[in-house]
Amino acid sequence: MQKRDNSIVMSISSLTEPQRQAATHVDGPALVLAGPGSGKTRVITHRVAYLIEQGIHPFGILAITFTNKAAEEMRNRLRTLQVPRGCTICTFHSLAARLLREFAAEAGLAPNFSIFDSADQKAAMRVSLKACELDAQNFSPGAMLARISNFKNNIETPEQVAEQYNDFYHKKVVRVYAAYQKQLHDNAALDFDDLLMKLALLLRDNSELRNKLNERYRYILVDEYQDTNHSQYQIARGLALSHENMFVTGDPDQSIYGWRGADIGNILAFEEDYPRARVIRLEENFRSTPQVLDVADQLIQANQQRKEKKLFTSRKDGTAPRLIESDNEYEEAREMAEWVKQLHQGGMEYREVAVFYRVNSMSRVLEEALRKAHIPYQIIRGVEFFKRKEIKDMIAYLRLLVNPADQISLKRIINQPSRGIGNTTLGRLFSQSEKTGRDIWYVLNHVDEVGALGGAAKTRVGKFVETIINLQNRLEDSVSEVLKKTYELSGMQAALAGEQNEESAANVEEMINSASQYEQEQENPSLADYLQQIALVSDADAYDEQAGAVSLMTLHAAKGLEFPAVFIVGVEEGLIPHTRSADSDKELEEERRLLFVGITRAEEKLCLSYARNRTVHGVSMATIRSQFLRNLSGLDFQTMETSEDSEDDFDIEPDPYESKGFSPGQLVRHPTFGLGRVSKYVGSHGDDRVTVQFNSGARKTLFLKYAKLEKLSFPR
DNA sequence: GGACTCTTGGTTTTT
DNA sequence: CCAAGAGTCC
Repeated sequence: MQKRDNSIVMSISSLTEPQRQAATHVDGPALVLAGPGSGKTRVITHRVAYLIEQGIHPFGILAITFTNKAAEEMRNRLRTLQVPRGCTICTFHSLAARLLREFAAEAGLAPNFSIFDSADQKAAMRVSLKACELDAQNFSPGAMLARISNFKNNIETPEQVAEQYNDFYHKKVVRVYAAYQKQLHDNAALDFDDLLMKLALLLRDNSELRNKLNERYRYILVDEYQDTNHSQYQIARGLALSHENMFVTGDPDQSIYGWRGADIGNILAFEEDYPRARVIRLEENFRSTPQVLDVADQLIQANQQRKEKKLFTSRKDGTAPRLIESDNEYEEAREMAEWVKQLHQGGMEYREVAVFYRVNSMSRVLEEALRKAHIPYQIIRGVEFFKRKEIKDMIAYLRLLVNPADQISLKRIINQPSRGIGNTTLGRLFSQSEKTGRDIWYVLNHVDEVGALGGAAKTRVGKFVETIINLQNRLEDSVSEVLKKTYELSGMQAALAGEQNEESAANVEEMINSASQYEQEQENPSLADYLQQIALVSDADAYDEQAGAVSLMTLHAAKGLEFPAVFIVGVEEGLIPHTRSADSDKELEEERRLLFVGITRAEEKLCLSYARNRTVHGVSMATIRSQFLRNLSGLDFQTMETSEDSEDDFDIEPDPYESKGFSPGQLVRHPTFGLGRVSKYVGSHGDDRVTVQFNSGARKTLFLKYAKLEKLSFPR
């Protein structure tokens, strides 16, 4: 034990002064404003170790991380420091799921609730829209869910929303919101937002329970505090209400989740919320070369809505970051592979290189190029595996075993594999449920009472129910054992026996293997807990630093990671910043922060890249380089080949910065029709149309929304 | 009930 | 271009 104490003390003495201050802060609230690469993770780990060394019981410590991966990493680090186990380290969502199961009665929930993923949410929304007699054509399930998600993130119930708005649209939204919540309730299910909202409400309304949890978690740490939404803020606040031992770390410049309700105001107002708060700044960067840091700093300086912060490093000089221009995305991918190859020949390991992109769909071309160049790579997309049909089917069976009220899962697999229970039968079962007020599971168990059903159908349904009950009786077995039996008895195994289903079968096998790994690692493994864990996986969870491979991921997934070499593709208008974020300065600044996050992942080598043309929906379109590149000077601009588009009789420079309106006389370029002048402009609320007289003689009326019209101007 | 074809539209980003 | 959902036909 003495050895342990020494190692922690020694380890802490190796920290810089501000790091040490943060790590050894014990009582009361603290805000650590930690710039990129400032050793924040080290600080958090050391603080946990220090608290325990000071005699705090590990059970009293709760550390909330942004991803499961980050939690796992922290656990590993603590183990390395030989810190006694027992503290809770998890994400907000896992914490909420856990506490809501533990206090299900208080929360008015079934303890075996299902967690709905986005596909389940969509299915539930379709049912809800139908129940409200609204057409899914006019009220898109996706848009509805997004709207409702916003309300939930702000802890606003349908009743509260109804009080705020009185217009036609919101009246409909409120109805759908209420119907959707009823749908979730009937399924004994929660969606991602519910997990947070329900816990926040519970902490707000149940003071007895709140006190109990305040007592349990004496010390609370929240990482990436800049990306907490209102629910998460309220959960943290509620948990720390009595002791205020709230230690948060974050960087306003790295807030990139505003679109899902994250409120940068939470971190900016921390000192007001916790007046006793101690503020510690970690501004020294230990990760990147001065050149990389300079680019990052120049970029982020362009944001207006930020607190001034000085980034500095004592690291020695490295190489200048590069900017590569390619003709199209295929050439860009080749350039990327070439760059990786050269680094590798220079002695860099493949696992030290990462490629970031804005949207997942961009990975395919990059993969191809890497495969062609025989460069090993891994795609960081943890949720992908669980989206495969056969895996989703398995999950639906398992969820049904745990939670028979889960109709969405039931509908998914009652005829999967095919057992002759089609839409007609299903419809009759559900209308029986509606007619009698009995839940669907009861109806299934009493098919004889369903008059509308034929004898053959009754037998088939009866056999299905028998299978499910048979499996339910095995729930005491190990998780992997239940999975195996489910695979077998459901008929899925037989259905996937053929050669053409080899891959699907292998996926299920892999799932079963991962389940046995799960039960070895877990202290109290259970099917419900296993399902919860896989429902809450994130893309970042798939990152394996041991794999000797180049990592490909979205800029969002890159958060919290670092690599010696980073390549960012598609630094173009429409991607970075994304078209959907062009509406407001607020969104634009978040896009800039996103690029900032990407750049600051790089330790030594950084390369930004854009292509002059890119295929969108199968059509190659001319692009404009990102306006953010304007914020950067001193980049070594490497042009691969000059464009052959000689239609430029004069030197034309695309000007995306004042592209709000296309007034008559405006010079434009269209990817297929070429150069032209706007002769007429008709604005009609999002469906703006322009009539363009093209140089080719053609005269076209185009929807601004769809036509990739490029606004041109003469050089000043 | 199930397989097949046609239509539509386009999710940034993720728990 | 491609995936998902709706519609159609056996």
